[in-house]
Amino acid sequence: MPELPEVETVKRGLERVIVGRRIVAAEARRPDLRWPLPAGFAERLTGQRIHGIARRAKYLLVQLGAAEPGELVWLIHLGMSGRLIHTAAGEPLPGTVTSAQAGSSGGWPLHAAHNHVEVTFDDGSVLTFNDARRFGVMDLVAADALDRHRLLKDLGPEPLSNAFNGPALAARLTGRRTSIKAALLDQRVVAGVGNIYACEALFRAGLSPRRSAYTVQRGRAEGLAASLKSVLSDAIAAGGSSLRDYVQASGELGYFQHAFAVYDREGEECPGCTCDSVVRRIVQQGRSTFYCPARQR
DNA sequence: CTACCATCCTGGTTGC
DNA sequence: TGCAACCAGGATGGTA
Repeated sequence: MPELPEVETVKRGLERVIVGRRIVAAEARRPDLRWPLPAGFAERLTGQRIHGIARRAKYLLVQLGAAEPGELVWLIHLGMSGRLIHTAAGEPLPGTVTSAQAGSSGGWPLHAAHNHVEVTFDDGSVLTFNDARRFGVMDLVAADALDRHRLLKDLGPEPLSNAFNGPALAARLTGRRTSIKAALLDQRVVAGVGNIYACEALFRAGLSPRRSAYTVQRGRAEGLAASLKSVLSDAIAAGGSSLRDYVQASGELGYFQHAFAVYDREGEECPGCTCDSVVRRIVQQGRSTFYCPARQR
């Protein structure tokens, strides 16, 4: 589910409440996520202090240290349906099927059966990882080996960094015969972009998702890089997009979904444009693509 | 290299 | 109403 803006929102929410805290207990109820949790996962987390949280692409990097800061990194990917929910000491998990109807905390209800990892801090607060589809990933990595981690080593540039610009994007699209939409979903081209924001950025850039990637050069690449930055920044400012089951760590909903120009708007009028066209849905690489065939060329 | 496909899961929604 | 098919925000790994 979550793309870069949602992960960034979760990161910012968690930062406020768990940095500085020490883990006093950890439990892995279901160790078989996308890959098995590392050996001794819960035991290794216990006693660690949270020194900070970083984000790389769609990965959360929780910086741990039992004594010295920055020894160990708790790597987390939310997959499609993963949620991290922080609750204060003694507070029940919001929106569980037993406690409330869906909607009070937003999105789908949380089924307690999908609470796979639970971490308790020294202030009594609890961080729960709930993931119905179990596409999520967790690992523990030595900090000095992070860059070499198999899930991180091939990632492209962060789209919001200064290193990412028109020429950098153009260079990574050179010679690629695939569609520009598929290229944007390739995490080696640019890190953290998923289906929603690929569609939205292409709309802002006025580029057809069906265009061959290698034709996006110079001015077009400049425009697309700028569009990616703007749509991701706008989404972060809105707290991300809540479709079915994404909520912030605090339980609040993001609201960028209301600002979608094309995503999930098949048949609707192309927004803010005089092209008199309607949003179309096509399938590329088995994923839905939404775009305006008149405005996007 | 590049591109396509299947795959890991569960659950909500749609359509017959 | 019941039930099956379809669809979903991701990313790897195998194959051609």
